[in-house]
Amino acid sequence: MKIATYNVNGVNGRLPVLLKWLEEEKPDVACLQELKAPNEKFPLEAIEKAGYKAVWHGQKSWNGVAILSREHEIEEIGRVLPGDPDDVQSRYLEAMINGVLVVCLYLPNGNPYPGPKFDYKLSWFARLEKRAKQLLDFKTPVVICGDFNVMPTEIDVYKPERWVNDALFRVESREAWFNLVGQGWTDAVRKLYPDKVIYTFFDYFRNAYQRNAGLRIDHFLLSDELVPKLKAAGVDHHVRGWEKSSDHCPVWIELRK
DNA sequence: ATGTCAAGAAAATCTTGA
Repeated sequence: MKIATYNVNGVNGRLPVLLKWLEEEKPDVACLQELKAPNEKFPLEAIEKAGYKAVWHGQKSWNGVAILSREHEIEEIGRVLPGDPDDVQSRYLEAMINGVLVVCLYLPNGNPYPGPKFDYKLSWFARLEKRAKQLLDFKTPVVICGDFNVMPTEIDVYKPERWVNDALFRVESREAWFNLVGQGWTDAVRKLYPDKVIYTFFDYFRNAYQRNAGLRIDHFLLSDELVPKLKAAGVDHHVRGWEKSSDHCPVWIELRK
């Protein structure tokens, strides 16, 4: 089973790019972030025509997440990250697909640091830790993937010294990441490529893609049941070079049956 | 501080978030 995550940066504005990528790579499951569209403007018809079933949780202008499945049925498990009834941002979706609990998330960016947005990021991370612990206790195969808006280590940043006070690389954000992973999760891409420079995001500014000035912020976390099944992982780097592309690349893993 | 995008409000540019 091939599972992908892709921050599409506007599901309608960049729909041709999404459809071209789905047609080319045909992932079994695709987790999308930053739909930037309310529920009623989700392009279901085009996605069904591309061969996918979908569950989604949209929001006007910002955020929004979706999970697509080609072959298997999708059973939605939840669309809210527990822990804050006042949080109305659409950033979290859980679905059961082919016996795997798939979590699609769009973690808050958190800039500027310091400030209320950074505080929101950390509190969101704390809520995620709680939910992730529950998921581990289910003893079922779980994949948590999406745009975590965190570069875990220096190898994940083209110029680490420039990013020390950015919310994506602040020590608090990285600590939160490692606390989460420390529960017993495996960073799938790093498991297969411990030392390789791998980027999943390139800013629109200053020709970041052409200069390979990237970040690794889109991740897959696997529960123990799935680690022995991890067959391959990669980044569809070339998609970032397409016209009207998102600033993120699709990232994927392949699991043995 | 800068740079590039898209969506939304509003009425052709400006604001916002990333």
